[in-house]
Amino acid sequence: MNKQTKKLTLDDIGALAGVSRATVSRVINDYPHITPEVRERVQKVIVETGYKPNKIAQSLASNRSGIIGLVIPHAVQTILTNPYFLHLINGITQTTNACGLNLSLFLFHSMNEEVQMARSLFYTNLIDGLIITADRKENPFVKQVIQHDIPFVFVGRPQIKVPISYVNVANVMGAYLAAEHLINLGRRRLAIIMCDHNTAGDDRYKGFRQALDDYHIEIDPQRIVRGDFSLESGYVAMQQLFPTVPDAVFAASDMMALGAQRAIRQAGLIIPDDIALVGFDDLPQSALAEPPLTTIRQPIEDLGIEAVNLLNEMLCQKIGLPRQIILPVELVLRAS
Amino acid sequence: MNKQTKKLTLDDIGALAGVSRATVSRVINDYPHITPEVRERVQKVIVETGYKPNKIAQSLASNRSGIIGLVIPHAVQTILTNPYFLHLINGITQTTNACGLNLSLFLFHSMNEEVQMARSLFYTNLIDGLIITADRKENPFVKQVIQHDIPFVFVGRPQIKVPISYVNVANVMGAYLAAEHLINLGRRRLAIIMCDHNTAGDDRYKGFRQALDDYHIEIDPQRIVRGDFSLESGYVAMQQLFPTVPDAVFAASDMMALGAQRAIRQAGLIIPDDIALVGFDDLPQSALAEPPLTTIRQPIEDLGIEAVNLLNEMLCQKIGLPRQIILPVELVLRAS
DNA sequence: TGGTTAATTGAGAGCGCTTTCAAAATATTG
DNA sequence: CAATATTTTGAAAGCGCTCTCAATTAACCA
Repeated sequence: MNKQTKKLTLDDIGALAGVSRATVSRVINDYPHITPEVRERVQKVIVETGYKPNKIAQSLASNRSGIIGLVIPHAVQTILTNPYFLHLINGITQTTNACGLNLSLFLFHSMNEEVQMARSLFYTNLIDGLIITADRKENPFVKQVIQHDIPFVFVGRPQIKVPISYVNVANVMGAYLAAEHLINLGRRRLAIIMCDHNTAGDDRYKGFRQALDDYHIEIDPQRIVRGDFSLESGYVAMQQLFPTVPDAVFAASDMMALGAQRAIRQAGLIIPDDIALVGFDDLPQSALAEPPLTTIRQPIEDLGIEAVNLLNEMLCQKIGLPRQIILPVELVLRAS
Repeated sequence: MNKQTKKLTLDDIGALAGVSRATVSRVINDYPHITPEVRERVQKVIVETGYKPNKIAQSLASNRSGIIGLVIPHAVQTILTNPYFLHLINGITQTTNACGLNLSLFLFHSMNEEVQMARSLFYTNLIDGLIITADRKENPFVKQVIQHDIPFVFVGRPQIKVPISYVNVANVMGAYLAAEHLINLGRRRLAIIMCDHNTAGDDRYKGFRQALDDYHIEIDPQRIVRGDFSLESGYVAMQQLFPTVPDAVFAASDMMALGAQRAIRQAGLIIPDDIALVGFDDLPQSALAEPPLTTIRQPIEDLGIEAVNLLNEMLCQKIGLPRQIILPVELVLRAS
């Protein structure tokens, strides 16, 4: 409130309120056993002086920094054009702000940096817990983190056998919905642009196949092609698909769907008349595409929210066993 | 290296190396006057034990946390689909990683949150310095931060009279280049989709006008319309422009240019034959647009890099007076 | 070789907070 | 009302590090 000439300390506040430093600490931390009259007096001084406790000192004494780290491994480069992270960060910060946590960002630009910085993450006591984006299947960071006793939550399902905590979206179900939608449209020459770099890609492929099985539809192996979630890869993948004359394509990501869309348009074909197209993600640009892209919406911000909440519970010891949270997805019908 | 059963402290290392805690601290912090033999012995122990100093304790003792904050005021919501921030963050983390700083993210979701959290930013000793994105002209955070003695650097030019440190791109020059390009193309019925919500918009408008003046070209006031940097606003703005029959449009942001592009296409006009279009930003999607968008490229990552470097210098007291860094932009010729 | 000066090291006092432990104050009971 | 149980408070010991200051040791010169 008032401009402070000098940094105030607990002792200063105590002196002003006529109590000991310990008592001030207690009212700040909402301890139960304090005379209401004393509590009030101390609080008055705190407000009047505009005192704010030194977080670093609090951290040292309590062995808890209140800082959690968001780790984005070095695959970022490929992902830099993807608003996914902005939404995730948005959800995360919303929640950290609400529960008084601080968010520190760990973005690695090389394998080397990843290894280097990991050590300082685990050992320096700066960070209470970690939210880690499970981008690739082969993520060395995954192995590192589970060997230490720092609490962590993955966003996305990592590729490991041991049970750990993560939040994820219903990828299998989403892909199932996509395929089912195409089938219900009467299409029978289904194709998929998949991606096997990450578990999300695997799960989406699985859901797609499941739907085909359930509806007793065969898929020509030629109609299964691969991309890497990028627009360019979707474009290229679609080229490979043309000779197989598909009448419906499911792309495991919106970016790939957008790439495919471009290839289809350039081939002089009409969406959805000649080829129906379904993506996965529901990025903002998908709604703006021409024609607007039918896709599977995943609640990215909720992913962030749930991740922080889960981690926070772990930090407060409220939770013992690893827990998995799967968020629902939905089919967004548009013109493709 | 080895799995630590218990957290090691400076004293432990000292005991193992047969020196005092102070000496260990000195070798960790690269102090000059230490016998090579002692330094080596201590370093050996550090490596063998895998000791990492407790950053919180270091911070408390040195009154320096090594954490800098990136503040993104609450206008973000409108900007969340904009990869600008991803690039900025990329540049920033690249540099913080390199110079051993930690990056903490402060993303506000409401005016209220902004005010609330500002206090804890300034007073809790957690953060050494701030990088602030100057999004809007009326940013209350700006006033708050300059009233405190926390070091800060703005990204983008804030709207205030007092001299402060910031990094920015040559907006005026960029817009000048854009207009000049259109003029050199032989166009004379120039129009602009501007934005007066932020200083970047102001500066770009200024550069545009400057070019018109220099080339003695009149502009019909009807051909000056406003948007808010979003695709939708560019689309709407372009509609307003059609009656004035422009043969060239400069949009103050790529997103608006993309919106305008859509409007032009839907009006059945050809880019660039009927209307030439130039944007500003060089977003990834601009290169992928159809036709690919001619635009002004701004080095967003460099903005982040320079911001961190500047702030770091301020933190190390290497710098006294506020400094401004203006990064160059370039015209990217594409098909529009 | 004794006397100076400079380089190297250790002791110890904090940094501002939390938290235990015991003392003081208050409430409860027979 | 004395004796006991219960709250409320303060003293003080850390948390793990930095950094000053003084002591020790090595280096230098006449």
